[in-house]
Amino acid sequence: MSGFTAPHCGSLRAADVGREVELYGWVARRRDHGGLIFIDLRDRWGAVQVVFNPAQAQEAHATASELRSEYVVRVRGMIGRRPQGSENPRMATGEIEVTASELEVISVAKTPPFQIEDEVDADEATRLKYRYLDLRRPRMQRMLEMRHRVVNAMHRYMDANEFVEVETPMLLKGTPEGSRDFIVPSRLHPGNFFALPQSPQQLKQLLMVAGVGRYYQIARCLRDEDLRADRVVEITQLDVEMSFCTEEDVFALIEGLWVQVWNEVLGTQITTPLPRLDVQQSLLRYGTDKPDLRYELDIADVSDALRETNATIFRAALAEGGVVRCLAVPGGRDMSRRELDELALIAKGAGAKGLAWLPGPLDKHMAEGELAAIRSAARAGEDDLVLLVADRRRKAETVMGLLRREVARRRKLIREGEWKFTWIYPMYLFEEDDQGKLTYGHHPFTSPWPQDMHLIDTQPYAVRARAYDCVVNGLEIAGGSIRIHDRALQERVFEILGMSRERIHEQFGHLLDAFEYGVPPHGGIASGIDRLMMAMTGTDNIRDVVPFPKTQSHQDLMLGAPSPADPELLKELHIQVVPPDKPAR
RNA sequence: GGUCCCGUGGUGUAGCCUGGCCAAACACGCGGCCCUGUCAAGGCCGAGAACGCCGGUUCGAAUCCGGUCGGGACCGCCA
Repeated sequence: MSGFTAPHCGSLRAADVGREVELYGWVARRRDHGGLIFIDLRDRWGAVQVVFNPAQAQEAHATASELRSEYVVRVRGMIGRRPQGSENPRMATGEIEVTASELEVISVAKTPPFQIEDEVDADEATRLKYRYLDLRRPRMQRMLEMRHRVVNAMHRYMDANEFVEVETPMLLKGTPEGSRDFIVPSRLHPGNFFALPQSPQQLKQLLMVAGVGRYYQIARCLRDEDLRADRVVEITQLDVEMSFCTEEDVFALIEGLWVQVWNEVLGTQITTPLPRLDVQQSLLRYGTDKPDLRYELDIADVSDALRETNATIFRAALAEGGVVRCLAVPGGRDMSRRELDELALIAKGAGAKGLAWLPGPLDKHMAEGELAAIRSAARAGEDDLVLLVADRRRKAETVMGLLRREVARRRKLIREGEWKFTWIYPMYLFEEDDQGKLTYGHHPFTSPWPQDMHLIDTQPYAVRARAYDCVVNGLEIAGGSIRIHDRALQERVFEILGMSRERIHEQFGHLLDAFEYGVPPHGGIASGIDRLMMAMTGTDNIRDVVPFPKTQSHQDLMLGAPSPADPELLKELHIQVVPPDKPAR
């Protein structure tokens, strides 16, 4: 057996006619004519038709009649041009076929739980349980290869720009900041735990102090948070940090990376520099900080026009400090009550109290001037319907963002095939959490804009951050910042965030200490490769681009993880399990 | 922590709203037989689900109600 040197089933072409070959692969399909038997033999490179002719190879033909789907076989045969008129233009190998002289069944196969074809879409739980079969589908094979090509292009691009890949530890110190840590018990230090990395953030900053200058890593990061369609527990990111740089350097570097990756992997030219969008503008106009700009729908604020309105729901929301936002649905006057109710359900599902529309039941409570002002702000034409939401600003933005996306889908406004990149920049240093407490917008190491420093105590929310996200087609594919490199400023930011001296010292003492030994100004970015792959393959399900994904409830259906630990092991680790009151999910 | 959707043979769906005609239909797949140029091969025949699980309502439940388990979408959360 020498499958390594054997040609690939899917790579054979007309130029190979006349070659005697030995092929290895899976039986994708068998067509038994009683006399002639055809099989499509599949490997990662594609499939080729093999013909068994009883007149030419009786034994092979007899064996071929026993073949079933997904059997693994070795075939020896002669590559020939297909007879006139029997070429298959839909197959890359369709001009040729292999006339078998020898057939060996290497491995038989049970009937798989779903067909190994791109078109057959089994239930996702079944696909995940039999992921090794799911991955056998041509589309998934292409995904794996594309993922490889993306990462490979990244390595070459970063190397060409003199970045050094440095590995950072998996067993780190936990922090209460950011997302929930996955923790690992220390056997030698009972009661103490390592944390798995949420990102190598502090280590890459320390590498800058170490003088590495330009660092990158294809890093695995783990965050124990609830999942979404674009979120998994374990992500892979291109992690980058460089010294003596500004935002412009990071933008130029990453734009160059996109140019190379899109060109190499998709054959698409990207025009740079990429546009930039202030995060507040994005939240106002698109209701999200990761807008999909492949369609034009713009949200507008009509709070001021409605302060005196008789429509109670608007006046009440405004009186409580909320806002009223609106969105024109092109040609939306033809929407049925049922369709509007569905939109209202989406709004309510996101926490809105309700959804109003115009023309609609609220018209009679509003003045002519108010109606005109709304239509004008929404830039609504004759046939357009206007959706209105009144709520706290953050909630209204979220709800309008969801509605904007839903309207675009329903009205088919999304221009598929376009790549709408944008930088979200600038952002703001601090945000208000739901308790009204001040918290960081990006992370606590992000540098404020120097010219906004005078506001840091009096109007902290107005201080811009040297932070940026890169968004394409509604997916955040990278995010980073220029960091604080001054110990005093870093301590001050920690204090503004409400951290005690003791806690600062305990959590971040090593970083602050490092800043006393000569620290270069530095900044960086991280790009989530899973989301990048989503964008490039056009899927809205991140599990489609992850080889072995977990479910929304963090389970690996194939491995059956997580599972109870061996009691002996737990004892060694000094861990006692307290069963939950309710059975665990 | 919360809201919503889904769960019917191996797979995908129909039926469920308006309980009985449903021990359940269709397609693919699967098994057998026939067939020497097909490629979603074709023809004929056949097997296969008491409708996730538990409980309730009812003379009667796949269909209604409650709970539970599993999958998914979303809000919160995700520095």
